[in-house]
Amino acid sequence: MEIRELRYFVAVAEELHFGKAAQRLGMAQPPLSRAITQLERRLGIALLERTSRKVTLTAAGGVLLAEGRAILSAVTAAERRTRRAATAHPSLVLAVKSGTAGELLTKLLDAYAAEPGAATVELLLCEAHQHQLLQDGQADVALLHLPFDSAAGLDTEILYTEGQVAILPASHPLASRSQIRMADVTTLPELPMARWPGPSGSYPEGPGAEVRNLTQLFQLIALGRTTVVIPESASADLRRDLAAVPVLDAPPVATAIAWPPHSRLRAVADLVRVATRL
Amino acid sequence: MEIRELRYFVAVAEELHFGKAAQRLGMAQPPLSRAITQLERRLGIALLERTSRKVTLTAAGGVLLAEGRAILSAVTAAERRTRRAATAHPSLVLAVKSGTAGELLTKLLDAYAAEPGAATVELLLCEAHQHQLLQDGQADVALLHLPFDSAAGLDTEILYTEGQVAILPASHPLASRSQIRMADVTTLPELPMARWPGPSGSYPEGPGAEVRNLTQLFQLIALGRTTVVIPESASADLRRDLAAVPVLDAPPVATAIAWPPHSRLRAVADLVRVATRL
DNA sequence: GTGCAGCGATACCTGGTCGGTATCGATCTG
DNA sequence: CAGATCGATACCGACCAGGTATCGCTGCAC
Repeated sequence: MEIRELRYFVAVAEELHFGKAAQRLGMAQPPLSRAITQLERRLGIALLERTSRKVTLTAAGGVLLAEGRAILSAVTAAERRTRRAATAHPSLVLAVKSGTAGELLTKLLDAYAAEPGAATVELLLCEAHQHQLLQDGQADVALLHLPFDSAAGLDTEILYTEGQVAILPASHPLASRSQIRMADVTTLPELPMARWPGPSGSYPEGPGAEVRNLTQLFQLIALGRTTVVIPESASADLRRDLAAVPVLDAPPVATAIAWPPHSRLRAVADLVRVATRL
Repeated sequence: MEIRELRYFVAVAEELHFGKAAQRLGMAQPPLSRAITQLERRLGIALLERTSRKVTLTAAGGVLLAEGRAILSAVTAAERRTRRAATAHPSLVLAVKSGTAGELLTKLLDAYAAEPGAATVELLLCEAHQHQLLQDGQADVALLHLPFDSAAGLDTEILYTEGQVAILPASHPLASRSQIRMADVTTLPELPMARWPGPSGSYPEGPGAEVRNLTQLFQLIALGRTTVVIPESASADLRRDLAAVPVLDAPPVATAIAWPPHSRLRAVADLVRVATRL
């Protein structure tokens, strides 16, 4: 099985249409058809059921689609990392959600910079899905929030855990309470919970506002359009017109440092060691 | 970058000798040289330093070697899993170290078999390194012992934790103690700690005996040649001529269920759910 | 039911590339 | 300095990837 064949198969499996897949791949349809047929023949397995009107995945095809996606991103990751390792002074790319872990991040960067032989750390600020950045090699290490961010296939080390707070307009009746419960906020019909985009970039269904980052979120909360339950530390330096109320029964959130499992970079190992000692 | 090129590069990087690598790949040396050169040209990066007497890896080459190995095993895993998914009644392959988790395993298998729509579970008994079996697709799920077994790049769920015991000849002075410390056993000059093979199959340096499984190990302990500290549960049904003494300060061992992160198999999800409920 | 449009498969051609053999050039050994 | 070792280069034949033209099947419109 070759990368080329995998790329072709993934395209067809995602489009479920040979013509569109060929267009996406920048090639003509006939060689694509042939390549897929040949892949199936070599594996001795049907990956797609095709009529002249519809293409569907077989069970085996579904498995190969999942595995193939992982392999393709691993390949682009390998290229990126190899290329980066070839530069004179390879830097370390740390992915963090903007607005996250303010104090921890400062301490971590300071402590690591003091290490002998420390690499320069580039910060890759993102809205979410650091997971993908690690998988396809755009980042070397990431700070993420468990269990919200997926850590599938990553090595992690938990740095600390904290409770969660609800963010409400300062004028809201619940804002003056010293603590509340999940049920108190999730059942407010006038304040539906905000929705965040999934890994594909699309939003789940629901009544709440669609947001991408804390600034958007806080603005919408101030306008009385939505509310949210987030880790305590993300509510530091809150706007005057917002209030943070501890939510007793919200699941605790762990901030973890994560890296791809076969990373051999000395800088990653150093940074993780420093982080766990903080 | 194609799989073929990666396979070639990994072979050369491991052998550090074009001729031997070509032999291992079953091809002549010149096309191999050319393929590597071309890979380097396309990446725009030197992966190997070569004189006519010696081949060494560059930093970038080292990175690509690590990434490439992971990719190659992911590809063979993808083929195996796809092929397995194509069979009429795909079974679930569970990898366990022989002699491990006796009672837990029985309960797990029974509980899972009672699930509606349960797949048949094939047991893959191995000496160690279930990690590799999951990575290259020979197994779908595994039971492993943290922190001994590597769980890098796997999703895990901890089932339970337990203390460790030292296994000693029944006649040994320490055998009658109700508890001991690590220092007591690691410093016995006449009983050096047994050595287990690493992932490559080779043994670390040391004075202790080389063992592959519990049967071998227990025999050597009974003969007064070695000793070992292992999880409590592995000492159930111990031979008469051996004694198990709790080691107070040995790190606790967790038995976990592990699976590859992008596994979409329903059977894996079911088995994990059942396992965590035990 | 007939004609048409959409879609995947097939037939056939061309150029690139993969792998093989022969050989060169450099370097270490004795 | 002769010989051995090892990677690179030159050259050749076979194969295969990709392109165009076209076929055959299947819904659908009227």
